[in-house]
Amino acid sequence: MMMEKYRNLHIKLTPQRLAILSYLNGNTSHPSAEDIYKAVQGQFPTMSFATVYNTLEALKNKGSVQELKIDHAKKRYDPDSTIHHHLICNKCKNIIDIHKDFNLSLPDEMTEGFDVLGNSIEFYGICSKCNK
Amino acid sequence: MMMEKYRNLHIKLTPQRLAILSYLNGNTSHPSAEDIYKAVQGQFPTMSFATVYNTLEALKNKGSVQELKIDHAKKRYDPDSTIHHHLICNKCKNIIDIHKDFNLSLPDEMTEGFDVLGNSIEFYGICSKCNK
DNA sequence: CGATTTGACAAGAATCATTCTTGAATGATA
DNA sequence: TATCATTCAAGAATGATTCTTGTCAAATCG
Repeated sequence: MMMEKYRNLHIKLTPQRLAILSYLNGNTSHPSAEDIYKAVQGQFPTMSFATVYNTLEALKNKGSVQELKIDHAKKRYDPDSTIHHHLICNKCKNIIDIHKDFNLSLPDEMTEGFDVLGNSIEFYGICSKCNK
Repeated sequence: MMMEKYRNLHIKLTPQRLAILSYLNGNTSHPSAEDIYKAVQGQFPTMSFATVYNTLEALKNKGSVQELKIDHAKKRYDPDSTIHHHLICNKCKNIIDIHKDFNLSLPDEMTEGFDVLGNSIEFYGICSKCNK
């Protein structure tokens, strides 16, 4: 079931990588490398940070994980490869997904000859927890 | 003329800060701290990086400079405080401004109780130079 | 005027996420 | 089994940013 999906990545599936993949699968928490490292620590106490980064790099290249530039302090990763946007809490940096299609087109005279390939919208606000 | 504008910031205007302000004024190149440092080096060879960062911090607090999260490698700064968006070259990281108003509203059932305050759109593409 | 406080400065050390390097281990192939 | 490529762990290296310290100049106040 899930293995099928993983095999289609055409990367070598080691136990460490499977643990990372399984943590990421369906995960909407937009974890940082550290979050992932901690989550997999239980199963592989000897695993190093390098393995997390290497695996994320491999997944990025396959397009199955996206690197979010939302937080300057640390990179956040998103396993949802469908087109969507994000709503970020200014205080706690919590990120939720916005699955809505906005049809954003740019008039040619604004693009200075760029070949425009896509877009991403960040909504900012304060989440309900921080708003109390 | 310009001094008026600077004085309204209500921060102490030292020669170093004036040099930074004058470099930033009307600048649409979205410079990094290093770019700014290099640009002001000519006038103040003894200036340190800390002064650049301190000044940017002060300007950020006054809302007259925005920190862009577009580039993971280094922060980029934008002195244009009007509402606008960005078009970024995936290859050379060149950033141009998009002054266009998109009316983006989110249905309540998507916001999970967030108080939505604003948004920012990043368009991605390849600039004409990199496309040759 | 002096004295004192405030904030800015330069220099360099400290931090910390990320990347790189190395050598060992593993897996695939034939 | 021999070969070759890939992955792994461990820790060193990197580099942008932040922090610390002592110095200095401008502003305030008696």
